[in-house]
Amino acid sequence: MVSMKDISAACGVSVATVSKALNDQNDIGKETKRRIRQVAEEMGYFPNTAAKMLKTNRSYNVGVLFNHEDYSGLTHDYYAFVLDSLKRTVEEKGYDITFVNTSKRRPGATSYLEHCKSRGFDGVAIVCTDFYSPEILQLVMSGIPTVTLDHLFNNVCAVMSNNVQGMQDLLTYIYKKGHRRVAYIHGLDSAVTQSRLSSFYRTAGQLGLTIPDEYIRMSPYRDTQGAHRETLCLLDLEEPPTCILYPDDFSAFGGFNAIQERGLRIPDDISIAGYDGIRVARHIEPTLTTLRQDTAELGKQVGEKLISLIEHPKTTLVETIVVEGHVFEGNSVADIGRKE
Amino acid sequence: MVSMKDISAACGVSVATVSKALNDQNDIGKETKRRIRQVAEEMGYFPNTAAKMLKTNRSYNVGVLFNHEDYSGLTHDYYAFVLDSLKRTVEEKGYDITFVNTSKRRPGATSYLEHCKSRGFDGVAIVCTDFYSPEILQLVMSGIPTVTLDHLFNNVCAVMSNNVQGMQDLLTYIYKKGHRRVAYIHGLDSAVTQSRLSSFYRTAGQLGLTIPDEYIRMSPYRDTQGAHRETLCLLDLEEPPTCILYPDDFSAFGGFNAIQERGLRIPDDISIAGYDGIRVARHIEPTLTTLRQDTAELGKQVGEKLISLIEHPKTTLVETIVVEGHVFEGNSVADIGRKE
DNA sequence: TGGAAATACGAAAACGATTAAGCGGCATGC
DNA sequence: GCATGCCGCTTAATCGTTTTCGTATTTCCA
Repeated sequence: MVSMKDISAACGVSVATVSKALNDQNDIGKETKRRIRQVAEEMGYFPNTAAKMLKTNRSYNVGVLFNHEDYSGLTHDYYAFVLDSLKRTVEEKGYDITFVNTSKRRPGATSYLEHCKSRGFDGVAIVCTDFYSPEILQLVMSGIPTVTLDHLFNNVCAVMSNNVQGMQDLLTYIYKKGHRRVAYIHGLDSAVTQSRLSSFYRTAGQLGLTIPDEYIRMSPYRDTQGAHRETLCLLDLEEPPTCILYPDDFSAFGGFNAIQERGLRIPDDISIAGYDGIRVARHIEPTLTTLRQDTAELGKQVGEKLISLIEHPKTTLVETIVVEGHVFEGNSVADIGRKE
Repeated sequence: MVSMKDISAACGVSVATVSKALNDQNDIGKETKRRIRQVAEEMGYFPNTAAKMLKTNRSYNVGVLFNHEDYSGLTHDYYAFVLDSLKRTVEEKGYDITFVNTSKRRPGATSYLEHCKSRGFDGVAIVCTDFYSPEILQLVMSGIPTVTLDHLFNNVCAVMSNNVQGMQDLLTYIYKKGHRRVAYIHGLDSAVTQSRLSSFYRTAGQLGLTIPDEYIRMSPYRDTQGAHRETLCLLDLEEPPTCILYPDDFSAFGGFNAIQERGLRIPDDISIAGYDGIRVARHIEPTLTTLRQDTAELGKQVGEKLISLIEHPKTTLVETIVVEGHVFEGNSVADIGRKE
């Protein structure tokens, strides 16, 4: 690897001069600068990141925390799309992305924080993890620029998909289609689940819907089996709902199957709606009506906020950025044309 | 950040001794080593990766090339699952994963190779990219340990899903279900496509199937529109096939829709099969018969081979590792009980 | 007991960059 | 004529490690 020393030798100047030339400083002669840069180019020079890092304490590298002991982040459409967008965003600004090593089995395993400091990440995006772990708390409290996705900490920047508005829009849409008996199979307890659930209740109240307790059920996210089971329970009620909301699109497929097994048709006999807007939901008939979260925007916001925190720590607001989703109108919710 | 210097001061020894103690060298007293390690622990010491890298030329960091200008890597089920497995594999061995920055718009954009050298990656996994680009060639020729997925270069380690065997198994399975008129909508030209297509023809020959030219059609991978269109063409033939193979599961959904539009039922009226075995295909009815690729194994093999190349460059074989898939029997291929 | 070998540690030079400080030389101002 | 300032460059220190080599002390064996 050709270093600055090689260039300095080739040009007959000191390495300091080479450094300045390549960093485009201006206490250096124009002609000298030009010559040095040209020679550097010819010799195929590129900087040694490690050396630069050591000296400057900047890595132009951001960590991404994607824990998948329990959460299969990378293979989860929502997170994968957010990560994809995040990657594009930071790469365009000259940063690289490294995963924070979450394996506890690796040699010399340490905490997330130590790993981040050891690697010298300029910042870290906490995207998919157990936010209640003490390790995460330690990390966000450490002073390293940090942005979380879909979770709020005190004094930490966060990007959130607007679950309150999302659920409100979705339920309102369904209401406008004439549905009055709406069931909601919600996911396991989490901040996200709570937002959606309370928004569901509040919106229902505003719309004047009464939601019997047995219409509210629970099934883990992305668990088609569970959704299948709960759907059957709902269908077996004396007065079954005319529309079922699922924790996510994936679960909706489980409901889909259960409904088909009973010989019912979607949306003629019963309507369903998902949440997330994963790609495949738009590609199978009946296309799934769902609340499509704006993953591209979410990833972009996380990236931009993080880099802003890194580059302008003083002037960057510690805030929560809310990203709106929108109802994707598929064919899975019937218009049961209720005349008011 | 507490450094070795701090520890050496606290212990009254030299930094050299501290370094040796922490690296578990043995030209050092047992008691001294113990004491130093304890103090290091107490002071919350962790190594500065940049300094270590600079000195040792080892980063314990591998690059992953995931180009998504044209290929939507991260959001592609197949690649996402492989990456997930790769990540687990290398993390357990103490390596981190950094994406090779593929943005051409970033400040001071350079070639993949320069980026890799600059970052000091110990090796790089080339997972999802245009293998015909000169940049990739430059990278694999550079001498940096490299493993490719689903592409063969001379003298470069590769991990391949067995497309030949896979297609053979899938077609044979379909044949055994009694199908004699099988159409294949294949993907755009690539090494993978060619393997599958030639295996399709060869297997058909061995089984004594005659495949009319109009049964072979083309549609880009993961393009439901294209698959939809080509499916309609096939259905409109005078003698339509009894089973259609798609480039991938996603495309199969496009076919699925086209078939439903025509009022036909799967698998009663016509059978379909996908390729890949993405998760959702197992969760909607009719479940899709497909060739499920072993993404967990693929990722693991890429990771293990890469680390082996890094740690034992002399004794690691430059070879192609072939990973078998297997037919997933869904409900989308009818048994049309042909009596032989 | 003497000398060689083994042991335990330290000094110092790297690795490749950045950057503050310094230093001639020349032009400028009074 | 002399202080001053600027320009263009060099010197040298530094970031936190690793590693070679040297040396002092201890151990061992004849």
